[in-house]
Amino acid sequence: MKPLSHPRAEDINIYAVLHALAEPARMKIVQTLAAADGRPCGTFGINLSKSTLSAHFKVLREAGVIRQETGPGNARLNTLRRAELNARFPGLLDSVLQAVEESDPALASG
Amino acid sequence: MKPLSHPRAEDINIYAVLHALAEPARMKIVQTLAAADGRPCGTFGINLSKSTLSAHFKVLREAGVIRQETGPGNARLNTLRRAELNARFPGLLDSVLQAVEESDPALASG
DNA sequence: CCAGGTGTTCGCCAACCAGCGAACACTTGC
DNA sequence: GCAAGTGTTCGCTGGTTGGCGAACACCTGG
Repeated sequence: MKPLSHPRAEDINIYAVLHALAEPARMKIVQTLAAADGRPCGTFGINLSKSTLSAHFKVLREAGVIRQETGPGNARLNTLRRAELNARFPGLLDSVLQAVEESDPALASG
Repeated sequence: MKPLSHPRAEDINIYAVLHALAEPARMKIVQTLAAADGRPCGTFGINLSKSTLSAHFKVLREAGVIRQETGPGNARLNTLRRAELNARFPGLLDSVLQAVEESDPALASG
């Protein structure tokens, strides 16, 4: 499987990141990764079609929020670009993740 | 002038806030208010039509990011809902504002 | 009362976005 | 080689968004 392209850490744009996070499905992806990195795309328990899911992963990847590497078999290994995000936007990811649990507990528990 | 309605602090939604902030003109408004509260809408140095500006203020207001009160004369006094945002989403606003200066310095200096 | 200044609202338009299914690509395993 | 499994891409659709100008509402000052 072709490796996908990712923005460099220093090219990560705040508007792209905020836009990527301003959507419940994508937020759930991020939140799930924050709890357990390295999952393939299909393991997020989101009730959307494959194509829609793939599009959401693409938005997150192109915003620089997640990294998608070719994993074993045909899976994509998704990881949060935690350190890079923290270096560029200190505290942002953590405060957003904390905010989600405050504002959208259903998502947090589901 | 009619007073405008604002969401209660506890009803502020993280997705609405992130969406509101994921736009350079609106971000500039927030950033300007962070530096100096209480300005009328026309004093933000944004090169957009009045109607577009008004729409952006509406998005920010309905998201709970800013408060718009009827000021002296016909002006709206815009203020950041800093304390309320901080209470609900601790650290979020500050990290976003800091992130903007990192990611969009042109906006910061303009 | 009328003019000037500030914002809001209303159409309108082009662009974007989230959703889907179908088809394709790629790897593993039989 | 072929089926199964996982993601991606493409085309399409409906809804939302951001932009504008024009018209209106409202207050202040002549």
